[in-house]
Amino acid sequence: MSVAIVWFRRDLRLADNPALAAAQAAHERVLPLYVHAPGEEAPWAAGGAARWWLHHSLAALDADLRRRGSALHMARGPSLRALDGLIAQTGAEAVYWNRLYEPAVMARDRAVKDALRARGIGAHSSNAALLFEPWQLQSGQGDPYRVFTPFWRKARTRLQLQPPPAAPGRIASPALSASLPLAALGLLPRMGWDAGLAAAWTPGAAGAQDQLELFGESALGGYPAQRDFPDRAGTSRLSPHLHAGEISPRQIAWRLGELAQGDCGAAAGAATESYLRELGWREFAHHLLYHFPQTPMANLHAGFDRFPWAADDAEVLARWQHGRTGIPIVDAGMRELWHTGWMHNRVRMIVASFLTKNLRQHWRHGARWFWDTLVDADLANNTQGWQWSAGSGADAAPYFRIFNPAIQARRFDPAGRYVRRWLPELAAAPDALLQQPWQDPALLRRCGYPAPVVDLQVSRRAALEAYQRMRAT
DNA sequence: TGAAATGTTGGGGCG
DNA sequence: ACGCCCCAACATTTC
Repeated sequence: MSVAIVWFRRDLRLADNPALAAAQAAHERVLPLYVHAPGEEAPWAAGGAARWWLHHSLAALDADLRRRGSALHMARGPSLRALDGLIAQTGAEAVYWNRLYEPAVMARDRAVKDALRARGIGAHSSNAALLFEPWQLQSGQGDPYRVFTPFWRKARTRLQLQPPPAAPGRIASPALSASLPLAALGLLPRMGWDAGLAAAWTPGAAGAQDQLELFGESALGGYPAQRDFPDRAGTSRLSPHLHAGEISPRQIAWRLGELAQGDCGAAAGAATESYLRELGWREFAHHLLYHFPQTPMANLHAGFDRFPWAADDAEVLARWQHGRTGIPIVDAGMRELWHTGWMHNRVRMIVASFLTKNLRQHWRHGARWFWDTLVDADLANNTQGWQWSAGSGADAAPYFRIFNPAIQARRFDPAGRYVRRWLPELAAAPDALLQQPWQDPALLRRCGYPAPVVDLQVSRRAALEAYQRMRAT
């Protein structure tokens, strides 16, 4: 009986899983395996919120496998040692996995592939995570793209969707000694700070499909108009499911295409196109991380190496992290992040602009905090998002585009519902003062809400001066 | 996927 | 009736 190992990593689904399908096509039995090896991803091992997600996603995958007569075998790293041990136990002839694109993980995978092949074991990797491989699209000159619009134009013309394969009905697996229990991986927080996460999310492939259907039915049509308003259910909220690979971009794009076709209206097509474009940003982020692997730590634009950041200020950073800056829309976003492991994208841009421009703290501090607190923390997306906001990245917002949080809040949270939801101490503040409560010091005292950590006008001017200094040197 | 400063226009009040 | 001023509304430029 020919056996193969399917090495699950961040492709925690059974449908549209090319590694699983290839293994099943070529072997009679497959062993689904997860290896916990955070050290191999250093310095970007999953943060606390993402580990919580991973725990529940692994549990869901295990349950899905058990319904099909199999189970997820869990082991501790190093990955190669775990694979070797199971190859010895099962007589597996090959290992199948789906590719990842973080620099440390790619290096690890290359080493594993070389070592397996040197031992005569098959090693096969597939693309499950992206519409296009990061090396597949290049400019006319053969360079990687640095600007989103031409990248997406090329991608869009090449995009051909086919119905994604369903999950296999039954999975035959070899008998094995007992797996490490999931709890032994130590992914759950010791202190119970995860109640808010559990209330907000259902990790796992089934939860991902439910979320996709909910989005397609209730929000997709209004997506272009509603997606910027953080108090509304106007976005897909699929990002953590995508990061864990519980759903693929191909599955999403195909399903939304079906829904748009069923609707037949031009508006439905435009809404789908608008959402596809956001998937395009995800593709672009992976393209950039692949071609510029140093960007999680270093500016993509070397000119920004001379940018005069303010001195690291632990107290100011802590106030930003914990939603005590005195700027309501910023604090609301940071508290949404802390409680739910997620923040609306419009608000991510606002808090990132505030940290990197008004507070002039290095974007790496923001990226690291997001890394630890986001359930969707993804090295490609997080890196490109922060560099875009800071102005140091590819196709970035010009540095002088400094958000005024009060204006952004009035525009995108006009009724104040988002701010009142996350800042209960300001719930009773009148509409006229809610987004700039510092205009009434008595109100601040009454609500126990802090005065702004920095003056918006003064800090804006200081940021522009710092930018001028960078350009002059 | 900005905001602020500056420029332009046109209606209305007024002498 | 006319010119002048004010200023809101909108457009353009600048950072």
